[in-house]
Amino acid sequence: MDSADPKSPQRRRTSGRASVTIRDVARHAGVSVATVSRALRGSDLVHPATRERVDAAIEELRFTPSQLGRSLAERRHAANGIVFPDLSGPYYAEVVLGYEEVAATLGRSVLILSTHNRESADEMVLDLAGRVDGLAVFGRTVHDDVVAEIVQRGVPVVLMARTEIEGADSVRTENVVAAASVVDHLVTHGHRRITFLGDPVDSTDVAERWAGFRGALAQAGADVPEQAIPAGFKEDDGARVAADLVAGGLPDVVVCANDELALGLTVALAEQGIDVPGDVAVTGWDDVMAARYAGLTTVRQPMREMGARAARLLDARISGDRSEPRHDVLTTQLVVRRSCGPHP
Amino acid sequence: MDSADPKSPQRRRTSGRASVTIRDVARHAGVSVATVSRALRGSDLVHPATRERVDAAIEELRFTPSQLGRSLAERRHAANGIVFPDLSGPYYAEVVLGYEEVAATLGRSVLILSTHNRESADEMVLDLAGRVDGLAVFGRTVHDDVVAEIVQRGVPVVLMARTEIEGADSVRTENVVAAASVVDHLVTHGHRRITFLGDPVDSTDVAERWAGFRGALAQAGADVPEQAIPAGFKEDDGARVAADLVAGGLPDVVVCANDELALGLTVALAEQGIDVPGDVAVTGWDDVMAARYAGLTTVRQPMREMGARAARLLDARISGDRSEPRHDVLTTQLVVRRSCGPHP
DNA sequence: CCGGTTTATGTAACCGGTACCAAAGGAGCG
DNA sequence: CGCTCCTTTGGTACCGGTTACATAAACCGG
Repeated sequence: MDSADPKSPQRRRTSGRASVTIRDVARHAGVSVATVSRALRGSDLVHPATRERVDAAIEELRFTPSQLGRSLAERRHAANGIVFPDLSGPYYAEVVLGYEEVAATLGRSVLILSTHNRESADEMVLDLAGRVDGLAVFGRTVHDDVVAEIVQRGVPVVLMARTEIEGADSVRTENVVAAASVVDHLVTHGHRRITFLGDPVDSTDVAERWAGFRGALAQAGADVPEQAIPAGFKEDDGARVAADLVAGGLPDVVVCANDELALGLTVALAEQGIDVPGDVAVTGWDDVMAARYAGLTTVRQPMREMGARAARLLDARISGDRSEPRHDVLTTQLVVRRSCGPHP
Repeated sequence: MDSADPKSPQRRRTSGRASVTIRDVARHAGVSVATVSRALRGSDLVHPATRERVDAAIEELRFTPSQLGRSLAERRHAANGIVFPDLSGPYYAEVVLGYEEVAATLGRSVLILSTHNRESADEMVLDLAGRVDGLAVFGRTVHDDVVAEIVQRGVPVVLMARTEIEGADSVRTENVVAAASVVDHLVTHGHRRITFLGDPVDSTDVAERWAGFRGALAQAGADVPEQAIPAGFKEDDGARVAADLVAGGLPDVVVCANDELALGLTVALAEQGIDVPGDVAVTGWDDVMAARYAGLTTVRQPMREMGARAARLLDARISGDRSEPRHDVLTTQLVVRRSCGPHP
């Protein structure tokens, strides 16, 4: 009778993987798909005896509900995205860690995207935005209009270490005050000629640090340099400027936009016979692990907390608990080590 | 006439986000959904003029195809997963980086999961497996039977730094030869009493390093310790054993299972007035960034390459280019710095 | 024993795409 | 001019779940 029934669906045999569906389970347990679905979701509208039969069928057929089908029906992805310029370096891993941990606790998967410097970055981010319920974007990885586009699509966005954008949340760290505390510390210890290494155009963070740096120098009555020494974010970038720095006459201190720059610079200086902090002091920013071992004076940032905060901000927006954008600022902390010279 | 039609779908107004669908576009362009779909996918079966109308409609309605609908229909996620015990530490970030980079190039998103030590880890991994086309699992994050279950479901799996499992690919680094080269170097420089810090039970990598370590010592005719000094993978774990080590009489060298252990130990020893390498030599494993600045002798592992390799192995399995499991072993390299003592 | 609830289950219409198959229209050819 | 053949297009049945609504069964007090 089964094979005679013309309505019997001609079991399209998908080559390879069998994939058992909720309908298979329903048939096997002698109930309807609705009941199976209810049993799956733990609804209390299912008779215990029925539930048992369903569970047995699920077990027997080794059924696993398709996340895709579920997401489509529920109209939610149960996933968040996070976008970075580049995952390398000790900095970002911590942020991702904090983000992932919170997101996982909230029952959301995490999709990660590193844009490197691909020109297709915008496209990739837009694609990612279509796969998630919310998106965290770090720094200047994507153009403002792309972010705006995503926001307009209705996907909650939180920006990390980046200037605010209409409609998006943001989390960043305190930079101006931190820069001032670095400068104050240096000035107090008698340093006067202080330069800044890093490109303010590259990132909001660096721009703020540079601004804070200048402000504090002015306040302290020290020389305020006209401009920063432009550089990227890697050890190589720091190493590259060492020669110029020596040639141009060493300042008392080089305040670097991040630890990797500072570390790369220090090593390159050492290779030229310049001692840190003997001949020139150096400070960094971030307090990555290597900074501890290199004895680098730096500014500690709560990177993990930044990721965690971003995840929580997103969650609130996604679940509709909040509709007004929020902008959080995390405090930072000066960590003094030997690279800025001996304490009088 | 439109409102009179009883079949007119009562435009279920989903509260909030509007979400325009392919049917809206079709109606707006005066074509069928099939045509829109074809236009979207760049099929050459669409008349240029028609395509133009469709494109205009897409533009006007700001339509973005739903990844969910698409994935469901295509029966693929266009996403890969990667599972870690813990993302912290400088080690994993590099692996993820390599993995993400390749996956992105292959047009797949990356879902990341850190199990920490949650008891729900197995469940979380199984859930993740349902959201991806392939899964990379690092170390002993999940039980063997969970991995087997995922493999059996038909999801390609590649294991990183972990013993092989039936049906899954694997990538790992050379440990035995590397351990031998560490030992040889130490013995050549006159060290005899060499101990091993790290718990072989914790990870396949450590087990192999410990085995290679013992084998090489035996080969060299040096003392072969009965057992390793158990420890985790963090700086704290290294620091914790410092006191015992001093109390028990210092060996010539402590070979550590990873850099963080070695670095933590070194600092803790210094606090007790013990100099490295003056009083005791120390070596690590991984060659993380901090190791360079701390002058730690260690074994460099191609972590980024491991991630990249894993992504490529998965891709081959997913796209059906290969059905037989493959097991790759990456070579490592001894990096000698000052922590293992002066070179005669 | 009966009408009114309450509980348990089934039916079918979604979610938003893809792709198979049929059909319409036009071109080329005998 | 009629008849293939090819190019475009439309209709619709999927993919695998969820859930509103209808219905049937069980329960309950009067």
